[in-house]
Amino acid sequence: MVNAAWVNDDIVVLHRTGEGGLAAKKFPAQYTCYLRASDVSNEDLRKLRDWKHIKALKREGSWWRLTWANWKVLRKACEKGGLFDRADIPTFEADLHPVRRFFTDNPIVIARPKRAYIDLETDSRKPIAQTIDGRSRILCWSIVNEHGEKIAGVLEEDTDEAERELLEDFWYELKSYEQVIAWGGDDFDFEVLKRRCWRLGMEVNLKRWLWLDHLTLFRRMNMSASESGDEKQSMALDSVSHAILGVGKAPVDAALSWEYWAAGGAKREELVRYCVRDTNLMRLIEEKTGFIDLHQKVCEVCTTLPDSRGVNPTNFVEGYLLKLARERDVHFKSKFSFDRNDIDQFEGAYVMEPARTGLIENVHVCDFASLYPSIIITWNISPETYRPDIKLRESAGSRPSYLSHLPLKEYPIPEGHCAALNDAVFTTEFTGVLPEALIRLLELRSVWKEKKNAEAPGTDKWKEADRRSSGYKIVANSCYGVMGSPFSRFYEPAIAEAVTVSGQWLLKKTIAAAEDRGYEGLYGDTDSCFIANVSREAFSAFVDWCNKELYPNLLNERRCMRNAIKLSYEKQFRRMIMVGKKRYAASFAHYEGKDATADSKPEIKGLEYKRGDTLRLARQFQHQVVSKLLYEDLDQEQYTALVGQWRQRILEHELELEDVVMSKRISKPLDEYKQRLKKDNTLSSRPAHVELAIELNKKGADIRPGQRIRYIVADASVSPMKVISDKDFDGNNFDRFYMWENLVYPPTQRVLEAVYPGKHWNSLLKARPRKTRARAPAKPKVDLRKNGSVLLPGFE
DNA sequence: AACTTTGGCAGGCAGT
DNA sequence: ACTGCCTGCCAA
Repeated sequence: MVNAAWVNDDIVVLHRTGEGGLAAKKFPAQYTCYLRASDVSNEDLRKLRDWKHIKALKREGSWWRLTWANWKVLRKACEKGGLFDRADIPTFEADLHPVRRFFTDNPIVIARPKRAYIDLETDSRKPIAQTIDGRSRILCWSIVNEHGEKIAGVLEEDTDEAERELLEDFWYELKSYEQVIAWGGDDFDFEVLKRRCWRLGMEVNLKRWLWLDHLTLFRRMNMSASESGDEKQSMALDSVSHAILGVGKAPVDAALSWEYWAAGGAKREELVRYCVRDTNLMRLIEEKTGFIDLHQKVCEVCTTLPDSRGVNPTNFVEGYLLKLARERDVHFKSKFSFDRNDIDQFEGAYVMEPARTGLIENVHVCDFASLYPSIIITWNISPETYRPDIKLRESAGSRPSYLSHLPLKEYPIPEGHCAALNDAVFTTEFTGVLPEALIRLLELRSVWKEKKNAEAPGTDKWKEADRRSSGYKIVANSCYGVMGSPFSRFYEPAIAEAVTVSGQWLLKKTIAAAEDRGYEGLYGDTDSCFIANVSREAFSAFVDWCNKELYPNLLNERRCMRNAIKLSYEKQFRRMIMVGKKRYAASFAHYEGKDATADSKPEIKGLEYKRGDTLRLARQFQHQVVSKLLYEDLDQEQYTALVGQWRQRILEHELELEDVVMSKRISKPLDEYKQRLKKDNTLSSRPAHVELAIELNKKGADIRPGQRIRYIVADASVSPMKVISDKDFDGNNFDRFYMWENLVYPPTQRVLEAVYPGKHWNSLLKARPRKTRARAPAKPKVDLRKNGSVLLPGFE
């Protein structure tokens, strides 16, 4: 099956014919809910059978399956305050979308769709918001397929008739494809197409295609892949293709598309070439990253349509679990919406305070393989195995206050059950749907990982196996998060917490066991232990012992039905700089047994170097110092001198735009940023980038959530500080003192202070001259433009 | 229009 | 110089 849609009480399925063509088939949509058989009396059943809104009532295992006449009555009867709610009979899966219902009930195999990458150019004379609303003409379109075949159309003249013709050609060409991919398509191209056709009175069945936003997918998949903050500056297609493909900037400014089109002739052709080139970039990015292929595998595993919605974990995890649950006679509670009051925060992972900071030699790291999935399997954690009625200790509120000094009574774990470390109890009499799902996923993952390893790297078979094994892993790792999400039908904070708190316990026990042996427990975060003062052989033996002795014994205490917990010896750092929780840098001695080579890159976590919201100069400075600390043996004076050079560079030398610009994202609609009332009855100012965004918005820019604001701090000696747009940079209108004191030096200062403790480093911080009055910015002593290359020793 | 989680650090604003 | 709060972004 390629696609399916709910149309007028039918599920219309598009599927491949034997010859590779496409055919449509209709099935009646099922408006269905389940009731637990034990919840309904014979009397209830009789009434339901006679009710005209119910078309069928069928016994399925321990459930009654009700099929309703239409979607509306189903909802009305099952929603909060509806018939069943009032009768106190819980309904199950009543809210399920008919397409998901169809996928769950039938043996569906999701096929790989034929892909079309598309891009549009629109009339640039109107603001973008109006264009998205369909008020600008589409000037040209282009389609590129997976094989690199390109086709484009361009508007003949500035009339509705011409545009209709242009779009008719587009839809005609698109008929050869099943999936449409555009960079930022959800926010722009798809919306524009829909509205433009609607305005021009064209009837197009948009449900015929799978619409996939490449940007959304890329952002999700690339989260863990990017190295430095440099790569996080922008998600525009040009920036991403630059980072991934090394392709430079486009020669045509999209803001001038109208001028290009209106000029006609060669200019107009240039616009079309630009459009095609951009479209092709997506194909090349996919060739390099394979993210769309990976998404396809996730969707195939989960019986989810490979469109933008399919990217969401709640969606694909639901697809996988519902199908498996139905096989196993399990159904899930209806969930129409959620109440804000029903959201319970739950405890997360354990992060150990580093035992010491600074330079540390020979640190060994072990981590738990797929920790949360293995905990779910080990404790049999699932909505239907959870026994909230079984308590392991007396609750504090249940006894009179004069007894409150006595310890609370504890009860043993009952036979046939196990207990997570938040004392949530789960039955062990049968395997839960969630553990079963994870067992299968992890098994398939390892099967495909082995197949991958049997192939020559880089070949098609290798790639295919690699995608599959990654796909299974993604689905497995998403399950925990989905249990903890109020948007999901599996939301159950107590269960999510059973997972995290049990993880805390395992991690703490592991570090304690290492310390018992005289090793140094240095640091740990969620599923990893950093251990020093131990040899490679001893550490390897320790990991084996944990797996053979420690965990089986611990899990026995909690009465777990099986043991899926596995610790692995991941790597050894030759030298690491520990700065604080979630902040460190390290050079490798070996990784999974493979020795590091001269060109092995350091591992850097959490430091400003990794962040996209720091100054480029700050990243460069920090990276240089961190590299020297890890790979060279300078003394403290040499670092002091280096700091002095950077200080001078920031305070006195010519700096270019990219050295002084900051970039932060707008995360929500601008009017939702909080402003509190100050004591003088005026409103407090918002963060600098928000204030600037609001200002730009007033001037006609269209700033929306997700967009990055580039700004320069012009004067931080006043509060709130004065910022300007990067467009207004003139080479001198920025605050050097602020840059050094607040943005460039502190990140490196913290690293140096960790390695060489003491007050020494602070003496290089202060830079701003004492306040006289409106201070003139320092003049550069040396003009880099005239002198050319690097002037001072120590720069790289 | 939809939405995987918690833990953690750092900077700016406003107040003491 | 300190705190609380808001915000952004990263680790896991």
